[in-house]
Amino acid sequence: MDLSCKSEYALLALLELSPHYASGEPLQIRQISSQQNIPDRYLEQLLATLRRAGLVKSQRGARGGYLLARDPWKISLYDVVSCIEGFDTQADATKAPDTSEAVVIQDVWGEVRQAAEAILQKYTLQDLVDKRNAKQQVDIMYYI
Amino acid sequence: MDLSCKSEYALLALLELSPHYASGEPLQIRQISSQQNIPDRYLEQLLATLRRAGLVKSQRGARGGYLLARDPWKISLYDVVSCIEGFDTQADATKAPDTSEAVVIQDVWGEVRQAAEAILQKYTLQDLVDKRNAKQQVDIMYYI
DNA sequence: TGCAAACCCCAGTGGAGAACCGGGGTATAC
DNA sequence: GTATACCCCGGTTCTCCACTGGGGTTTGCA
Repeated sequence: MDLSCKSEYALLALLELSPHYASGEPLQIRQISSQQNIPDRYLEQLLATLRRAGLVKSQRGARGGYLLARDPWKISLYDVVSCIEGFDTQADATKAPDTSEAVVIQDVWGEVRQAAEAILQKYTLQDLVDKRNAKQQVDIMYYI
Repeated sequence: MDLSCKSEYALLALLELSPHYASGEPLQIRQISSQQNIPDRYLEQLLATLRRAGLVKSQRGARGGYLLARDPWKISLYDVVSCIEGFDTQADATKAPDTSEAVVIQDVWGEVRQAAEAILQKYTLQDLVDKRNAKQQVDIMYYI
């Protein structure tokens, strides 16, 4: 029932990378971590996971960094969360799955899971960037 | 993103109690735990939580036990899960909630949470009992 | 009245995972 | 060739879950 802090960090990092996709200029871990104040050594691990999942690409050496592997509107939140949380393997380790009552409950659990996944699948990174921009627009109007 | 084993145990226990609500005869922990093979000392704690939440009533002393506090169709799965999981207090301890990106992500998290709660709210204990009976009916038909 | 059957409360344990931190290695631009 | 980045591996602390145990108290019944 909880979407962990881990997934949030990963999404924040990818949102940071999204505007830089067009230019092709990589962003360093330190820039992302200081911008969103995420512990940098921790962020490094998350980016490694995202890289292995094929969501970002890395460039080593001086003036290296990370950049999105594909367009921000081709990456859904489900792509991100599932690879970070690692719940694609149907690893539901429930203890008493043999009674008929347990099966009925598992069905409901599955329904909840599916609903959550559907929501995560309908949003892309670009959607979140747009939403953020819209919110900031509102803030400016209030400011004026 | 996970509905814990704890909630499943609690639901199993309440499903066990549901058919006995009409007669008013209490059911002992040992009976429930052996039926659904749940560790009995653990189940005891869960039933205590359910009692404090007003979902079950207990009867102490010899020939005591537990029984539902109200009709099985007046108890939703949300009632059960929320009191066991304790997520009514909006205790979302997220670390970086200040940037505008973080707010947008929190919105999505909230949307997922709401969807999950909606599903849990639409099912009652009685619904699950009926579903289980329907499944067993199918099993019998296959058997014949 | 005694006693056993049940619930009641509180406390601790083992394991798993989350959120970090650190040490060294390796590739690359300048 | 050197500084700057990523890369890999391991350890640490903390929290929570699932579970266990040791006492109590209440109650039905012989």
